[in-house]
Amino acid sequence: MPNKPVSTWEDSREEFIAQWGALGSNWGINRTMAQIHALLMTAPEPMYTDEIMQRLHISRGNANTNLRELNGWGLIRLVVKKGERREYFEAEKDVWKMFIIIAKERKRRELDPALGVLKGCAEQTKGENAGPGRDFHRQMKELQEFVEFGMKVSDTVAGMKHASALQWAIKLLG
Amino acid sequence: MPNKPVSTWEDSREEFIAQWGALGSNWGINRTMAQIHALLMTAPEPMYTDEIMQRLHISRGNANTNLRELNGWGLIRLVVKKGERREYFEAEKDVWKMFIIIAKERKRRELDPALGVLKGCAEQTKGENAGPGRDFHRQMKELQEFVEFGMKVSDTVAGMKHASALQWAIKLLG
DNA sequence: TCTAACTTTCACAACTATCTGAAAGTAGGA
DNA sequence: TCCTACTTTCAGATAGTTGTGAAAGTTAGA
Repeated sequence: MPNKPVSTWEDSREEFIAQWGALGSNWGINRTMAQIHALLMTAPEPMYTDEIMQRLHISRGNANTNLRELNGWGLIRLVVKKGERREYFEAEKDVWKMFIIIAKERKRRELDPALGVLKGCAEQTKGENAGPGRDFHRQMKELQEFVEFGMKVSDTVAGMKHASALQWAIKLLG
Repeated sequence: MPNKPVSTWEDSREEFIAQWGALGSNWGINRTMAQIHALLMTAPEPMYTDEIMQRLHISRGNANTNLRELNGWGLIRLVVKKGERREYFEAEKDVWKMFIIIAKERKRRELDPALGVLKGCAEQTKGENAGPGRDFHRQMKELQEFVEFGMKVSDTVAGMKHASALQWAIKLLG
């Protein structure tokens, strides 16, 4: 009788972790952070630092930094097991919640500062009423309004429960 | 009589270019590319390579590379003036069109490859029907479906004219 | 209080991305 | 054809990011 292959899903998981790490880079997220996230997202149980270090072949400092960073994003959380000193980590696994966390964070990092710049530029040139100065002012205004608008949409969607978002989207797509 | 200040809008523009460049980095776009884009977006007339080099204090190679890259994105286009050899560049200024271009490109770069990975992992583990293997498979499936769904929404929105997108959004927000 | 199990920090090393500038390539027109 | 005005390429330099590992810091409980 041939041997049963040893857990195909573990191989697939390995693949997932590696690829997700690589994707992270195209994406503005550092490789280790993406890998840790992938690892925890697919972990049946919470894991602690040394397990993660071994599994991903990374140093303690690196593991620690990226775990804190992921925790800052809200994508993983600290778990304490009673009677144990060490900290375990587990990832948020609900896809919709993950999406909302990421959307909020990206908004904060990408949109908020951009809006500041645009507002400033629009404000400074609001007196321009002819020629290229006026055109510049208009463009800043348009960009500002567009960004504000995008932020509103993002807030609205992020405030939705998964079910109502789905319903809304079905209407849009249908 | 005090001197009239020399074009406040030019100062504001300078600021915009500098800040936009800095923002680009938080954003996964390289600084020079973002600066060139900001420069052209606010240029009353098309510009040519040497002007851009001087204005941003960058080398010829750098200017050339990033201009081609922006052209590849479709965010700027080449303009030839009759009777002139050299190439001029001008940016797309319509905010909605810019948004659509960027959304499409990000989808292609960020979502398409991720989808590939997820599909692969889901496929490989579709036989798992118990324990952590099944959970893994489920998670890959969920992620896959979510990404596919996101892509559909993105396509739908990108196919809209500005006016209908606005109308749709007003309904969403109202 | 002391120890041991753990977490955090940080100077430096390794790696990656970006930029430069000079040389090579290209094409319009004399 | 050759010159000239331009564009493209690319090897090496620079700058920026991420990772390492050992030392310092923290805290629970003996």
